[in-house]
Amino acid sequence: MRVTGNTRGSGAQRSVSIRDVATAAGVSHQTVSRVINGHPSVRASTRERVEAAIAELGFRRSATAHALASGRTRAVTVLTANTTHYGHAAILQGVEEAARAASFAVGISVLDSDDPRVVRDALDRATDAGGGLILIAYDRPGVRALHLAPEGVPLVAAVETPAAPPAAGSPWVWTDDRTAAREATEHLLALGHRTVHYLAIPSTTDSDGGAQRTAGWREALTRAGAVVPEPVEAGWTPAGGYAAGRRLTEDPAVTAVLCGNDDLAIGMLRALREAGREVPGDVSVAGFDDAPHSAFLTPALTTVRLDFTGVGRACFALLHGLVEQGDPISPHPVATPRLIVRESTGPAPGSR
Amino acid sequence: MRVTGNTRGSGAQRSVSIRDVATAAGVSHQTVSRVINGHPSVRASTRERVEAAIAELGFRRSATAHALASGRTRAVTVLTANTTHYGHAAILQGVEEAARAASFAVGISVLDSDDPRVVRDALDRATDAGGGLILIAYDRPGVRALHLAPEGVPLVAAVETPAAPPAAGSPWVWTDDRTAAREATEHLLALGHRTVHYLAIPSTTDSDGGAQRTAGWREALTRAGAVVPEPVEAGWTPAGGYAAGRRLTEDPAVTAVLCGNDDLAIGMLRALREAGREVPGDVSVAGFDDAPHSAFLTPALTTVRLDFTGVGRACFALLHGLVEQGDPISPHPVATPRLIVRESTGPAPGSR
DNA sequence: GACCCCTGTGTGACCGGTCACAATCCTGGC
DNA sequence: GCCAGGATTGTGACCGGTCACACAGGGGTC
Repeated sequence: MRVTGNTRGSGAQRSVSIRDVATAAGVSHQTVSRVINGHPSVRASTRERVEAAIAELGFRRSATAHALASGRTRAVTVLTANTTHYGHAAILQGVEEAARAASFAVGISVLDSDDPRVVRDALDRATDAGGGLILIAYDRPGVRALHLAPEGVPLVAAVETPAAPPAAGSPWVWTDDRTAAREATEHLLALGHRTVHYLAIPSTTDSDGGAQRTAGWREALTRAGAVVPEPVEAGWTPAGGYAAGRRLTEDPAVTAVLCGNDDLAIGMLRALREAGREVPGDVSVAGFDDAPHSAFLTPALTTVRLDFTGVGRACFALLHGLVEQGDPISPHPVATPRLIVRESTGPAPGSR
Repeated sequence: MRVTGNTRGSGAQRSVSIRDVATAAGVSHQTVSRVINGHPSVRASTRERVEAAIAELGFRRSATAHALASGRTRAVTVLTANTTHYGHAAILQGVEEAARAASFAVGISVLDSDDPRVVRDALDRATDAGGGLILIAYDRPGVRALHLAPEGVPLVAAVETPAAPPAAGSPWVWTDDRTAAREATEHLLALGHRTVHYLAIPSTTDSDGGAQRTAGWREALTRAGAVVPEPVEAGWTPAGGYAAGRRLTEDPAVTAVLCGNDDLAIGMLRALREAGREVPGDVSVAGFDDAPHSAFLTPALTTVRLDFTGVGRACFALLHGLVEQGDPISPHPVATPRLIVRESTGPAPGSR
């Protein structure tokens, strides 16, 4: 790779302040402030003059000064363990979208690990940025951060379905992935599979509940009177799914596998193919997330579509309400997960 | 609930300022400022007293006030068209990593379209945030932003390989994907394919050059004396690759396809399978990016690995140099693209 | 001992906004 | 014709840092 260039010349032109605008318009700086904030009691003629001056001088209100003086920072910081996993990235996208509409800035801070020191550090940095925090707490670093988060900072979290209704005053957003996991499992059961194995993303199980995908899966199995196998923890990545999948493929009794996310499913699919087992002929595989490429895999993946951008938007909306005057925390609609049946699931081997 | 750390139960309202620390330590606010900035001429004993006060009061310097007073904002904003595409997300991850190490905050602003108004708006918002800009200019919105970017704001861009050495003063980072495209094409040619078709990501071709993947591909074909087919523009997504791929599969003469990214390749693979053509038996397919799941597809994808996080880190390093005193812009190493041959490419049908 | 320089420290202005409050203008009611 | 009260507008402090500069001591040098 190569890099070019030297310092971009020029620069440092003093930015125009409201006082510059004020003198240009022949009013006081406070009147300018009123105009840019849309205060009602400014005479129309005055407002116009000020607006003309603003346009002419190319004035832009300094976000920094505004934040310092008002104490309100029109910004949110997203704390996440990863930006490359589809779900996380899509939530981020949703937050950004909503934030943009409200002209909020969005910052991001990644949680490298769940080491308390690292997490605390990220939390501090995010807090320093001012504004509110949006925490993606699907994974261990995120959940750790949820526990370590300082009081007094507005915070909204995207979490796994809580086991119990969360304490009042916990602005959390979640899709009902417990139900979703149950439905996916029921789908497989309905196809005649004796039971469904589960390739799990790392559990965040904790006092909070968590691991609700697992719970939904277990629930479906129990209801149907099926054997509940031990879930296999596989991480987040295709490589993890592959490694864990290889172990599962050794067991000929395995005919249906639910995977904690689509990446895991890709790894699982690969492991099955290498073991010479057909999908869905010998084994059915279902995923979770409906990443954009899942429909185009071979076989196309049966998976649960989750509305990640919706979660992101909801998180922002909640936070906005929290920050922008004590709006009571109102629930925000997030699309219900939906099972998308494609090619990777089919009748159990013996059942047709 | 647990309370961790030494914070005494107090609510986190009024933040402690350097003056609070100053009175607590019996010094002037300026001395506190010196301590937190590591100024050399502070007596050791004084420094200790101040540090003790800082620790006791839990002082944290207000980033906002610091930015306002000093004019330097320890922050960068990444402008990108999308956060969910692997390459973009990975660059973002790289930037964040490097920024964190330098204790810079990172913001993100997405370019919804290449409509000049939208782009200008995003640019303005990013500029308002203070600090420098990192622009991911692989796509049309990004390139548009590159043109519209205001002078006087420190800016670094991740771009496609420029056709000509860029003008001095353009701090750009790129991987040599022209060469990479050439190598991938040569790999296919060496397998006996008469020519290689190209499923292209949207061209940014412009005064700048751009579309260097295309150029590298064309170069290899020309050198080999092969026919140069018309590139097929397919977008960025698997769906786009699939749609464009269907058209390509109609032509029985097509035996090798290079795709502008791995997502496109997934769509292409799907289109081929639906058409009943074997990969790599009938048609070879190569991608670009080496996304984490590409190795686990069926067939595993031959692709070019690009060091996106490296690009992100390099961007930040460059920007940091730009901002932090006119450090001359020093090149920053980014791993050379490397062709990873897997299962999706093989000998041309007739050639064995 | 005068002079100078360097180390350590304090003082007050300033960054570009907002906030609280005072001052002035205008209009209707009596 | 006078006054209350809302509509407009101005004044100066303040947010929490940094900056420029002044000032007190403590060696060295001559």
